[in-house]
Amino acid sequence: MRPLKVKMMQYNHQEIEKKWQEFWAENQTFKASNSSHLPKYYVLDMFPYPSGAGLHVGHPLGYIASDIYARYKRHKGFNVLHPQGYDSFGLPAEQYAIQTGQHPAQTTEENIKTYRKQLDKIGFSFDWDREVRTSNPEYYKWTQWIFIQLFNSWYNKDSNKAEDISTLISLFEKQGNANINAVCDENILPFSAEEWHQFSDSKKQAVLLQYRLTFLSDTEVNWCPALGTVLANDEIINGVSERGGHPVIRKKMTQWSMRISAYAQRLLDGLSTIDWPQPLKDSQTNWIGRSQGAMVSFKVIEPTTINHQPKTIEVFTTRPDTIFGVSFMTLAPEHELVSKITTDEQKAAVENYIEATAKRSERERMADVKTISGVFTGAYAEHPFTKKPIPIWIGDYVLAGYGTGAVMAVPCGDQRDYDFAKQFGIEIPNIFENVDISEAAHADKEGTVIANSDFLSGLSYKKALQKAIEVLEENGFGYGKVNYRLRDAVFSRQRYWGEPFPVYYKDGMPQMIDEKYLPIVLPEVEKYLPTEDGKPPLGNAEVWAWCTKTNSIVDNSKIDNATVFPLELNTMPGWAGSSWYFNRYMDAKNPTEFASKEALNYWKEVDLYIGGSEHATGHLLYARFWQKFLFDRGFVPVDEFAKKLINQGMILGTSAFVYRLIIECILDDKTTENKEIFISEATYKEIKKFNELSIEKNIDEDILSNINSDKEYLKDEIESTLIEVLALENKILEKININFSEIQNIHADVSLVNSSEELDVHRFKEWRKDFENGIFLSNQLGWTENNHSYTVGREVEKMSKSKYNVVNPDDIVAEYGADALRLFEMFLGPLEQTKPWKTSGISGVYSFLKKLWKLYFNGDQFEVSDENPTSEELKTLHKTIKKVEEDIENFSFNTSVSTFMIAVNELTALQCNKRSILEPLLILLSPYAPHITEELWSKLGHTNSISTAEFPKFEPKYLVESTKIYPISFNGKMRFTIELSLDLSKEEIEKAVMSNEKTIVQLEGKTPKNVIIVPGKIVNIVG
RNA sequence: GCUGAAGUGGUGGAAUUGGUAGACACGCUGGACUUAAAAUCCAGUGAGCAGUAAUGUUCGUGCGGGUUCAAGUCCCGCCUUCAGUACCA
Repeated sequence: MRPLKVKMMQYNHQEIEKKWQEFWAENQTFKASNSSHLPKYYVLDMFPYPSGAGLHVGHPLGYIASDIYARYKRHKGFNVLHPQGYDSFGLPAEQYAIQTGQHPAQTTEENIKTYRKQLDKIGFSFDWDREVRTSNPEYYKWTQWIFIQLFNSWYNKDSNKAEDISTLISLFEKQGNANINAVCDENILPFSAEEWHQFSDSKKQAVLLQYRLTFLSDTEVNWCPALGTVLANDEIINGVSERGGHPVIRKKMTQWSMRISAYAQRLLDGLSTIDWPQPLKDSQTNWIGRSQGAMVSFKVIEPTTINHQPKTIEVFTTRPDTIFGVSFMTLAPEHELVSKITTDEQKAAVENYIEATAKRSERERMADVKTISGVFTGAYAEHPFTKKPIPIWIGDYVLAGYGTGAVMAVPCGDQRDYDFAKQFGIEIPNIFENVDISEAAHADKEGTVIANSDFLSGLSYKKALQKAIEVLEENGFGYGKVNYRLRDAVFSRQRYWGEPFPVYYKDGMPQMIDEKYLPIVLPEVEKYLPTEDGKPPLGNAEVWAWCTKTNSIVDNSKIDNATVFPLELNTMPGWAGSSWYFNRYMDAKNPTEFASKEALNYWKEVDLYIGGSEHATGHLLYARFWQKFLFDRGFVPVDEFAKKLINQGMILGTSAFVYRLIIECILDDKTTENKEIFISEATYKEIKKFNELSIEKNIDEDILSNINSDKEYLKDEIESTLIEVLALENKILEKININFSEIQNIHADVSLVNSSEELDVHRFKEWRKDFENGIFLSNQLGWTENNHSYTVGREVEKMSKSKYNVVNPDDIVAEYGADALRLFEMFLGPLEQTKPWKTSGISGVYSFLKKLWKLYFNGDQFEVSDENPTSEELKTLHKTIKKVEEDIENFSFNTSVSTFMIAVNELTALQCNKRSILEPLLILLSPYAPHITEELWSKLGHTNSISTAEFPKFEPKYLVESTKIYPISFNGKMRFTIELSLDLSKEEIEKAVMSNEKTIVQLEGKTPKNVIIVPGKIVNIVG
């Protein structure tokens, strides 16, 4: 047996952390109660997806910050809700299932176990009793339930909120739809009350679907025929699928959508009521994209020969003041009127163009801004005021999905219209006073005066805008309108691993399954791929039909479309489950409601939400939308779910590099052999410089000859090393050839590098067998086998497996402990900032913990004294209390770690071992380093967890100073300091300073022009 | 292009209202302990110049201006990096 020489009372993080983690679990220390006389505080982390790769040190950053805050709030007397769970539906598990056949539920379960193990090691104060998983039927039952509520709701613009669909039906019954102010589909045909009564059931359903907050619609999607699925924009690269490189086309498909556009204005307005980061608010504002302008109708001029129905083109414009500058119109190629108005002569050209654009993905179309393309339809529209004919073009710079998919082109005022007009030789009338438009369009609004515009001439932008809308409305040519960029959100996915819809189809119309039969549980399938005829994976399920008699899921063979109907084959998208989970945590196990009224009214909303900024326009917008909907319908008490939000920054990896040159060696027997030489970063940079300079032309003769001599020197050094190396193999080197331009940098695993940036060459060669015969040269070009060390190069990059820079928190916890990890993650820098990880820095916080530990010991003996503290000890304690409290309130966790270090350094210097100092110090530190503080707390004789202790109270009296060390500046430059009493008046200070001999020396006999004195701060003598 | 954030020693960063720039760490250098290494402890550490030294002095917070007794901090104009977004009519 190995003799144990570990002293009993050394800081043993492994033992301590295990002990307290078990203690917290057994005693349910962090269980939150739904009824308490204490004020509530709800701290939440953004929902993690349990990926197979597990956590790296970047992931827990936000969790540590929120945990510190949660623990702090407990010390401050709050009843804290700090839950955690998993957004466990998702693509990776499904992809894995497709590859291996393993059920996604199984991989998800395994991944969650790994995640939980990793999280537990870091000592978080989560209330695990409230854990939720989106893929758990007990949970998604309520996701389905919310979907049904959305289906059964419409948006009443008069009351400005969502209402039950029954209120809409009763309006239809009384008055038809003519005067209903609702958010609904476009192109709804008007009907009267009598007509409504005469509609068939399915006709009524079809009409209602146009008003429901979740509805079926034909939406353009990116369809990949080879993969049999719809792809998201980010899964397509250069028009082909990211996976496999298959072509992607745009195709109309019937999909569930969410009428989020109904909430556009309220989502915008709500931003001013919540404390979220400005950049995040800005990107939501941007995404919602409110613009104010007018709708204008243009009549299509019909060829006289054919008796067509009159057609109009509706356009949205933010510049109705420029209406007299319109010289053409452009429709999106997908615009429904295109086929109806195109003349026979232009038909072929138009069809070709449409086909060509359909092949391009939307993303590609948007990325390619430079190419101007379009085709004339042959048709003309009539200008509402001048009655002049305006040519109608189609062009792919007009997007079908925004506004009406058509624009009135004003080339003098819009650069895209200008470019289009130039390209196709369309006239560019100038409607601005004294503005030159021969080179570019004039888009400025301020200070512009309209000209050549009939009743608008001579008006400023603002006045013209108002007047234009007025006249449009008077004549019935248009009306003022607010438009939003925000589009309704597609809610269907052709995937297996997601929430099934509680929907079956009767006569092609969707029917909701009654709430009492939820959840509709995901069926088993043989294969997780789409079916051969292109149906989503659920099309493979054999038992996936709804029996309206038994109200249960039955075998597909029983489908008769009389009592047994097919169920929906799509599943819900990833954001469904995460749009309301924060409410479920309030009452996570409730089987009869998504959360009880009592729980919802007690916890109300999240007080602090921490997560990444990548969710700015996805999750965080959808969740706000659902919350507002649930609020409208009276299911939740507040309409914003998170009061305060903080985006934590990303932690980047510090990659390590080795630099390889391949040298051709010619031996004395004329055979050649290639040797791999690894040179240091310094040499690599030099060679890079050679390479860059040699590309440059007109290079200075001197520099060139310098480079050449440097190259020769390097070559000689390498050659002499190679002679030695080859001699060991009994070979004689005659000559070497080096191609400097073929130098390569290669990632080395960061775990093979020590804190002095030296590579463990031996282990590196074991790790990369292909470099086994590589020769490593040090900075001085010496050979590493001769006791030289090899220094790696460093670069900051995203953490990723392929860059070998991933650091696993488990390894850090094993070596330094969770407390050190927590402190170090906070110590790295401001929470919101992106910052690089470098493991070597952790030794600083680790030795801090050891120093802290030592304060409580005399040798091996735990020993604190009950003596009264000195004023200096009290000063250290109280300035620490003040700073740490301020820092936590400001989420400035990095600076409080420094504060702790300063406190421990000072107390060590004072040899302080007073209980009255050391006990409160532990409470201050416990949110950051909960394990070591629990251990010392219990050694101090406490039997309760430190997490319940009251936060120490700051007493300003201990910080009162009687003197100040004044910095004395001359012309703003600090020269020396003088210690003076703080009681002195300005005059007394001036007297003391001016009579000081150092001042006299500085002044060299001159009389100062001015002496600035700020008592308690500074003295500045101006000469 | 637009929007946002940020540029401070060799490195991460600190300086909360304009008032001693570089706290606290990492790294590095030197020393103590050790057979040795690790660990630990002590001292030094922005750059330049002068001096054996104590010390003195100049420069210094991306660049150029400005306001002020005093600017990392405020104002004007640029540059660079990162992130998000992208023909939005």
